[in-house]
Amino acid sequence: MPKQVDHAARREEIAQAALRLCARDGLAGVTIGQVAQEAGVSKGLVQHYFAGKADLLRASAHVLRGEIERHILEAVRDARGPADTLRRVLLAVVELGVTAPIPLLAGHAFLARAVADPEIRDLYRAGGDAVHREIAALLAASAPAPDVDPGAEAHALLGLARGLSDGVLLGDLGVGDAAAIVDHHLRRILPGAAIGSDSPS
Amino acid sequence: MPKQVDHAARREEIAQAALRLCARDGLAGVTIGQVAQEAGVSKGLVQHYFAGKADLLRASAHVLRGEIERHILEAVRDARGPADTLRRVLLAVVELGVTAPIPLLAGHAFLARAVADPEIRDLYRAGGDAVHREIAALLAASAPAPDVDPGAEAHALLGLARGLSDGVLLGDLGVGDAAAIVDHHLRRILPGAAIGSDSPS
DNA sequence: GATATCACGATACGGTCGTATTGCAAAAAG
DNA sequence: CTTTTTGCAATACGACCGTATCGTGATATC
Repeated sequence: MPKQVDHAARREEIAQAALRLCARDGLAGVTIGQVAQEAGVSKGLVQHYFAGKADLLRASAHVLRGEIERHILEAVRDARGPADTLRRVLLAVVELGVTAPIPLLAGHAFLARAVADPEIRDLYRAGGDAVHREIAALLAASAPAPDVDPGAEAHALLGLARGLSDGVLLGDLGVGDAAAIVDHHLRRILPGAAIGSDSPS
Repeated sequence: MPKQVDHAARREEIAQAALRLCARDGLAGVTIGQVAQEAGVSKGLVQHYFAGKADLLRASAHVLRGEIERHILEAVRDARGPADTLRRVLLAVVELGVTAPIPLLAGHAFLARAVADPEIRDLYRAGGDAVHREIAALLAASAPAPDVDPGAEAHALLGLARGLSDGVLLGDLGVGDAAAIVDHHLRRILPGAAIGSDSPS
């Protein structure tokens, strides 16, 4: 057998380039030729690793999902308990607007496709559901106030974080402001937990 | 002078078709030819009313802004007071996911462009700021709880509504669930006001 | 009614799209 | 060293893109 390369790695590399174009020019800018140029490879190579444009976009969507998952997992790596973990997850989502605008924008680009494409839709919903379940579980484990319904509150918190991330992305509000808003809501929901700085002035 | 037509009306008509394509296929699907077909006119006519694709997209963005504004104004037409108005505004944003997915999706499509294009960015931010100021004013006029900062709370409510609208759009949660979440938060912020049904069971 | 002006359609053109096809260098297997 | 399989580049081709240009019919003015 001839020389061997890591197919999966190459595919992900190219898909990352596709996501970068996604973020810059929207889904419109994802072109075989442009992707090849962005990835620094030949147009033919992109063809070699992807059956077609649909395959490329599908793979990019999966890479995107992994990218966001990695980002969140990294944020909660050394959390100090369920309440702190919950806070870090929400802040990680909010801060996507400044620390990882590419996955955030690419996600928005794929959102439009998710309405029509069942596969993208399922992918999108599966990711959202996973975060939702995680938030609900963390919420239930964080000694919430008695009137808090973990499922509904998880939707509220995730919706809040996602909505704020757009504001942060466009500069409508700073990460500090957004973090303060998240912390404020967490303090109300989790009256017993210490949210944010250990010594809230 | 030859026959006269309402230029502004024709432009808006074509721009509406462009927004429809925006929502269906993302910003990628906005093509002079496709827009012409969607609007039921000839390709040359689109050229006649728009200097180019950039002009078309610019006009579409402005039409989109007006569309969302109209949608919200319609929702608050016969509100019964500041608290009810505030609730209707937020629910109108949330319900965009089901009652007006086209403006919502088109808005998402333009979000990516807003990062790079200053004009779209200003348009986007101006609209967001207007809604934010309105929400803050309604909040201040609705006898809020003493610990509520109208500016920050307006960001929170708007972020929450926008985040929930995406969930509603994809079917992650129903409008009823989203409305309940919004109402729940409003009841906490506005302890004295009657939120939602007149007789909360 | 002649005429200038505008709405609108049709066509043309260079460029880029996605995809198919071909050619070649490199390396493991014999 | 030969062979065979794979990685990858290059080119070709039809379709469609955005834009420019020209042609035509209708209408308000003179």
